Amino acid sequence: MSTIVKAFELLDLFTDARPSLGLSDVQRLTSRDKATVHRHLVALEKVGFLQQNPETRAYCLGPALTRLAGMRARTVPEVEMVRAVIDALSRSAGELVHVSRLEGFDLVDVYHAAQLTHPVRVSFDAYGLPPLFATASGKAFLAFSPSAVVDAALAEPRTWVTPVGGPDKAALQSELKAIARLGYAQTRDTLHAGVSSIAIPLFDAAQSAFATCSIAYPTARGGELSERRFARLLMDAGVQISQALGGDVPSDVQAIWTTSRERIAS
Amino acid sequence: MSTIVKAFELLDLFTDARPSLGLSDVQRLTSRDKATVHRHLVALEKVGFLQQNPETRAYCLGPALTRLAGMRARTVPEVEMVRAVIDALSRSAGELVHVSRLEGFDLVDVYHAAQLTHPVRVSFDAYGLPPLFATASGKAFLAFSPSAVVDAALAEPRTWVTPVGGPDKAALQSELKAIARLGYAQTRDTLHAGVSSIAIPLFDAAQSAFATCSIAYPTARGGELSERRFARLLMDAGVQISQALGGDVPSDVQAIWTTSRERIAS
DNA sequence: TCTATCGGTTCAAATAGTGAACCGGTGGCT
DNA sequence: AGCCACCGGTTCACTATTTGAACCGATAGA
Repeated sequence: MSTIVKAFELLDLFTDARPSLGLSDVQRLTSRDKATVHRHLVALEKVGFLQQNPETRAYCLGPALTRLAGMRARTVPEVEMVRAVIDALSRSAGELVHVSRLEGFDLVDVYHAAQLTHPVRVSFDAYGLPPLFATASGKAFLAFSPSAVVDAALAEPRTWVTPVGGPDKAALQSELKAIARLGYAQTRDTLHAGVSSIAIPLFDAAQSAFATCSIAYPTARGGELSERRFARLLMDAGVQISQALGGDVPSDVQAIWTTSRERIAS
Repeated sequence: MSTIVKAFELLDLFTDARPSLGLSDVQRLTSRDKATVHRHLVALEKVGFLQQNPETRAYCLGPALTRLAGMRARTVPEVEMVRAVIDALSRSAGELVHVSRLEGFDLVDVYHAAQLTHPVRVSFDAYGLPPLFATASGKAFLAFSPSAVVDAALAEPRTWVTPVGGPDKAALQSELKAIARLGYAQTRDTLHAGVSSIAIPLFDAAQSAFATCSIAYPTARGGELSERRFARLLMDAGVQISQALGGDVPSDVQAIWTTSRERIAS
């Protein structure tokens, strides 16, 4: 294994549970030689990935990470930020995966990836954005937004011109509550016959929902088992995608996802 | 030189000017062997510090940076974030250096470092916070804040109970304008006889002033030359300190600092 | 077709990484 | 005091990783 990988593995040891570590701590956690660990720690400090408290001699994550993350946020377009992780997700799901971001009252496509593991697949039409309440993504977004946002979306005239006729407000709100409990939203044949979709919200640095990630698939290929799998894949990747975009998932949503995944697994 | 440092240097090549680089680009910029560069790039991608666009094969800064920077922001206390850079600043200035953050209408101490290179030095009294208009830090903060904030600070009754008597609003505002042009604020013997101070604002991720950094020194040790040097040291470190705290300096302020430093140098 | 450049790979040679043993310092226990 | 365990950090012979000249296939322009 390259020394670069070995050194950077040390950075992953610094977590919420243990934000600062001494030489011996790192040595124990990695079960590598102390001299090696020390040289790596010193090198990482030299480049600013770690910093050492001169009194306690403990190390913690350093300023270069913040600096480079800022550079990335400024220079790397959103589409690049999510490409790798969405491609991987699409590959494991074998279906079309979308990342969309809210602009006004529309969820517009940021990036989408289709892995052609199936001959029949859902194709993506970039035009004619549907209203928020008509899609799994829109529902996932609203279910994890403050009520003021939901009210504003409900007040939008477009809410009420869905292709499936006029929904009623009470039904929508109870559906959103169910989604908030479940951790993800789901539609079957609602917008296009034969097309189903499962979606989760994505969160920005202020831990507000600002985008969504969804898997779209032919309803014929759905079924209990596939849908469980898709929901699970999404909730597995939710934190990673949010973080790749510079955000973070609120701990209560993380907890919902964890329990929801366990329920699915059993 | 350790391979860790060599690999890290690659990350610093990705700037606003060139956010994504191909293998050959990196090879040219580093004038290292192509095979070496390639292995480093692959290793950095493996750990998520870089990511490669599968189409163009160009590399850009990766998601692990964002993830780890978030971890740092959550787990490392502010005092740790600035400790290293402020200690260094205090060492080169040979004087007391403060970092303070705005809480309500007070600038409260986040961290301060005194390097005892002089037998006589300014000591820091943590109690009895002075009003914003009475300190170099306060003026530096206000000079780079939106006018609404300045108005609110002016409306505060405490503004008018300075130890040096009642200032007048017009004078204060013209002084703030001068500070905004100069890039830093300065006081001589205003709060305590024999104590002078020079200060700059620090900016958060939204590029708003939210804190300050100041050098305090005995007026006797001031003089044209020392004060120029202190101002220069502060403006040199301003970007670094803001970034260490997770923020960034607006480009217009960076431009002011650059020209101000050049003027001082000449 | 020829040439230059791209990203990426190979393998012997050389350099950098490794780890057991060793320091000096500190804090707790008898 | 004296002892012991653990701390962060260093040394140096040994060895495995890194290195780079040469090479590959693909692509693009002359």
